[in-house]
Amino acid sequence: MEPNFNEKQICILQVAEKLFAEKGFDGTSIRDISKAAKINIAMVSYYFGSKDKMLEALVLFRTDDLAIQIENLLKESLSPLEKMGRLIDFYITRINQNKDIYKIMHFELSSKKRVLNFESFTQVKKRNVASLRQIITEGQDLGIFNLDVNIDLIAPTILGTFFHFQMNRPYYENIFDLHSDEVFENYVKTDLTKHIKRTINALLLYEK
Amino acid sequence: MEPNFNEKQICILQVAEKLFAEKGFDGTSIRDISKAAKINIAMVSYYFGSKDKMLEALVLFRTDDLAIQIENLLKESLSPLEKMGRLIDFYITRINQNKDIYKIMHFELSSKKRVLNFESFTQVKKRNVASLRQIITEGQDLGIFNLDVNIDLIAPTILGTFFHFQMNRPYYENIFDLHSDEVFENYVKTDLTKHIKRTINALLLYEK
DNA sequence: AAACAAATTAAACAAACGTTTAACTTAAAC
DNA sequence: GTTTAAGTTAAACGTTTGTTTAATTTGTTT
Repeated sequence: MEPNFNEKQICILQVAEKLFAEKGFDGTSIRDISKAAKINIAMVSYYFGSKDKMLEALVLFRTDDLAIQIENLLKESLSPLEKMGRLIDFYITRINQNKDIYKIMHFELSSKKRVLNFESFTQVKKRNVASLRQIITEGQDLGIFNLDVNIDLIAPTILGTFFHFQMNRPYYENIFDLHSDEVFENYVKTDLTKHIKRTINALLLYEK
Repeated sequence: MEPNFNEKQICILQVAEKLFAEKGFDGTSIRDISKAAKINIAMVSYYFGSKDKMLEALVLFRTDDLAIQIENLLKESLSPLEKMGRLIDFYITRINQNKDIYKIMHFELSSKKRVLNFESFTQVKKRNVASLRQIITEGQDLGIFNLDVNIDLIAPTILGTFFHFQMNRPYYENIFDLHSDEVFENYVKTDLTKHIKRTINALLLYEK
């Protein structure tokens, strides 16, 4: 199951990824993709077998470099609080770079249309939660972090806040006056990231 | 712009809503809908004009009762903290009941495929944020709540956490052993709601 | 009972869909 | 230079798509 794609295949996958994220898998035709990628319609079937298999190839292709190496964070000599801050930065940066495939996979995950194999994606998530758990229990053992925390629900809060912001982009563009890609991106990197960090910090540090 | 649908139209919209949420708008054909609703394929065009216009009708139909009357909450003689708890309960209950249309609208909002009019939806959100702001500033004036809070980003945290959990249902079913609709629903109402409340409370109360 | 509009139907429509074919071009191997 | 395989193409394939048609049924009004 080692994805070994050539340049042309990768080019097609990148074009498809962009279109799937913009218009959805069912909203994007092979003709749309071949037009955008400047290839013949037959090339998709030639390289991937079918449109469905191309989606599988795309998921496989992206999941491979989605594995966040937050294991390295654990080894560094930082306080648990500092580690959490770095982890959130890392999470947001990584997901911000890969938001197209995340959007596609979120749709497919909750869709009853196709059955995709998300086993490797699940494994990545479990590994990340394990690292997160290690950081938090470390902080709890030191008496710094609150004991009354549902660790498995912290990732949904971080990622959920981020994605909800992205999905409602037109609304937030409006109320925050973020009328260009650059300004919007900048708001995510500064204010939104700050809000998420503040939220997670408060959750871990606040004693009722 | 008053949506005045008869019983048959409402029945069709409800069936369409379920299918759109399950398989997406483009992944659902008029024949799928007419089969599930036990009507003739021509009835969709007859009642709504087209498939696209049916989606518009659905959005209009649902947005109308999406307006959360949290204004009433403001009047009650509760502490700001109690109001926030009630507001989160209210939010989650309401969105849990309407998660199908929310899922559809979230997809359409971030989709470049169709241009839908979300003006009334935007207005509802703005009204809700205004009420939220009133509660929080009340708490801030009383010296209870933290001043360093981005109020516009609180809703994304509440809703984002909820939706991320719903979108990744297969994953959380797995790690929390929620292998039935009832058990899953129950986890949302208890543990997930508790986590969200705890998070928002900490954010509002924690002083660094 | 006749007349009328509204509701419902099966059938047909053109357009778009994913996929396959068979011919052609390119590039490497011998 | 011939052979062979891989890459690329335009055209056609059979389905499925959203929509329209024209005929029929239903229910209400006169």
